[in-house]
Amino acid sequence: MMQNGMDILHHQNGSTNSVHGHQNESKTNLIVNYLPQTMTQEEVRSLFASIGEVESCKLIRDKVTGQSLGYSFVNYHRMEDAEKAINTLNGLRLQNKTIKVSYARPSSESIKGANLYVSGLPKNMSQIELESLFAPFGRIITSRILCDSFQPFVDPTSGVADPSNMSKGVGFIRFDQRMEAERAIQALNGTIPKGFNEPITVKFANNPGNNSKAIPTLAAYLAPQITGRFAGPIHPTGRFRYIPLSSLAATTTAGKTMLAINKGLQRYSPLANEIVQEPVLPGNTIAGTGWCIFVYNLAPETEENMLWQLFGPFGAVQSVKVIKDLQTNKCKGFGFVTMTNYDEAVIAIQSLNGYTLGNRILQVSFKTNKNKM
DNA sequence: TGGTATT
Repeated sequence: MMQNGMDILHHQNGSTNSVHGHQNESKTNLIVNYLPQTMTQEEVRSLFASIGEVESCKLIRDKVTGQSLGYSFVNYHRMEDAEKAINTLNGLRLQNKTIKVSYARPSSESIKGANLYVSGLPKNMSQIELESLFAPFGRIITSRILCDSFQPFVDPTSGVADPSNMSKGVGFIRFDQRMEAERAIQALNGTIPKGFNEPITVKFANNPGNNSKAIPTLAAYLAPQITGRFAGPIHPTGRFRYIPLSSLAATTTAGKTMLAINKGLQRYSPLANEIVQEPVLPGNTIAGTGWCIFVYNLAPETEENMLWQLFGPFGAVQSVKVIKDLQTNKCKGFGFVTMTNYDEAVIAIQSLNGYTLGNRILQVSFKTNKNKM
């Protein structure tokens, strides 16, 4: 593929710059952002190979779970292919995403940790206005305003937000350099920008993949809640921000709120206006003792120590079992935990059902007896 | 406090 004349370089002073080296990687190396979660490295490579010969392709994955982080590097042999890839593939819609293709910045420590979390923004603030506020402090790589809306799109050129977009008053700004981000924090955190009514908070964003939802956090948070009764809504103490209240699986039926933890174990009592316990035969137990809990949506690499860690804080755990494929020795996506005490099992189910582990939302319930239900 | 912008 050396037939277009571009490969014959003329050096003015007889220097020996290699045509084959990596000295111009900044013009051949691309970063591809907003890839669909399910897209594999080979699929990315195939897509970009349609433009020209790819020297390397690396999809970035979570170190622990192996899940795609949604971005990739693609290095071409030739600068013109990289440029063509930007021109033809940037903005391409794949599944539910619009990919972004741009030159990768040379890697360095100074560009890491440059993402800021901003809260207290006026609800009508556009993305353009947000960038204007931060632009004095450096080169903005990306910005985002979080919305409640189902339709997250805000035209980035006009800055016009769809009226159906309900800003949460929270945004992110990624600078090119960490120092720029630090300057913005110094200048803006706690201040009331011109035209604002409230002070804004500016701080470094949580960096992704750092296990901010780690198990010890969950355990430390929930252990004091084990009281033998329904725990009810659990309020953050400030140090821990994350608890899946959705795990309570509240549903509204005919105007009445029910906790759908396990049909047959509780029913709604109109008189007491609360969930009442009903005695249940231990048909979901192993060997007639303890309460068997079904845990679904576990990652393939899940080991049994994970289940011990997850359920241990809630009380006495008799046994755990991760169901594995015999061929691959990988978890088939579910497992079982047997707990001694009913009340502790209920709270474990309440607390862990809906809990996000890695990128997966766990489904936790009492094991059902398929013969009966 | 998103969905994942530095291998």
